[in-house]
Amino acid sequence: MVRTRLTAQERHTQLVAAAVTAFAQGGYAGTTTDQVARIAGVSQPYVIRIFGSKQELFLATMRHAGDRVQQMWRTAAAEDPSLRGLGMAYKQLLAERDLLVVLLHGFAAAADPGLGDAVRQCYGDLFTLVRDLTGASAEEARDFFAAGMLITVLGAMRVLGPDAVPTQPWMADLLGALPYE
Amino acid sequence: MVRTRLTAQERHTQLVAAAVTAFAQGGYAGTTTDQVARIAGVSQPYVIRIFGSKQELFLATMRHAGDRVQQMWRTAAAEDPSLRGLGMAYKQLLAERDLLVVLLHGFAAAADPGLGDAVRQCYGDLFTLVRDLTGASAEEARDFFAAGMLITVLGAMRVLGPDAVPTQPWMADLLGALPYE
DNA sequence: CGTAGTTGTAATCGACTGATAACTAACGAC
DNA sequence: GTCGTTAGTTATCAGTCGATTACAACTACG
Repeated sequence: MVRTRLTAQERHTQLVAAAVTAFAQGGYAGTTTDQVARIAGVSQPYVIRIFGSKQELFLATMRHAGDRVQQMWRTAAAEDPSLRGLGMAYKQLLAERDLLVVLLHGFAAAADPGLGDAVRQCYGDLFTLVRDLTGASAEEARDFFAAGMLITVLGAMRVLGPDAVPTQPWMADLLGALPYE
Repeated sequence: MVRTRLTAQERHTQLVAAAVTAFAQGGYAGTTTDQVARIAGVSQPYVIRIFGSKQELFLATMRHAGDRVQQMWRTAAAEDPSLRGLGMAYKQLLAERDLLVVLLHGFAAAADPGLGDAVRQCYGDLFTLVRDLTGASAEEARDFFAAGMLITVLGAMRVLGPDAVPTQPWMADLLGALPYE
């Protein structure tokens, strides 16, 4: 048996990574804890024991995605603290599209009372960070987040990012006009 | 018994309306056909018999939401065929927030093979319509849809629209800067 | 060694869910 | 009125899912 045991900490990290993949595909309600467990190669009850509940697993997954975006923006701002710099960084995140799609699923699931507050908090943190890093006005930040939401939704629709669906006529117009090139 | 029977056509329409409410809250996977049935005041098996499957019910619901947005835009364009006119019409749709949230849930669920094509089709139809109605350039249309996605996501997060959550510090900045006032 | 703590699994449960089938009741044409 | 058609229900099922429990295996340490 080459397989060695991991510490709970390592397993936690690995499970969150697996959850990003799983939740990006099916959303909160449409993903089972067993799917996450299979991706990580552990049993389903163990996932529950580490996170306590499916909801906590999802929250941890969303927090991780938000943290990754924050980290990306901080790094980008160190070189180019403009909205354009952060925008290019966000488009690079399409390479890890699942992260963005998990965030979108979280936003869409904000009606769930157990998730709403955490979701709004996550979004607020991102908004505040962008303004802090760039000093952008409210209007500039609004346009920045609008473009970000468009990119995110197009990613979720499999129109942008890895394994994008074959281009349809209207898409070419929209994609050719995307900002932050 | 005051209750009279409806034609299948009338019931279909009524069920789609109920489904908009239900799916807006829980999304595709997170909503049961029984919840839809209860809102409409019929039995769950009858919902299945009318639509054939839960997936068909959701598709009909998304098509209805898309049609409603199209109708709103056509009406607005008759008076003011500019992006500003359509944008104000879209913000008015926040009064029927569930419609927009259902669309967002559809976009997020595009990874489902049974939904993806329909979702992209719906989005493409909206994009094409806006360009046809307004004659906007690809860049203008891109900004328009970006703003629309922001409004939709904020609506789903219960930050905009009816029964919006109490304002938090960052929100005021973002909401005060929304376009199409 | 042995034993205590930690990692991990198998078994299982109760609740839920979409769908099917069989049945009932209202409506309309003749 | 009676009879075919359509609207709608009750009963039920087979599968799924999150969670609990009890147990097993590995590891560190004295």
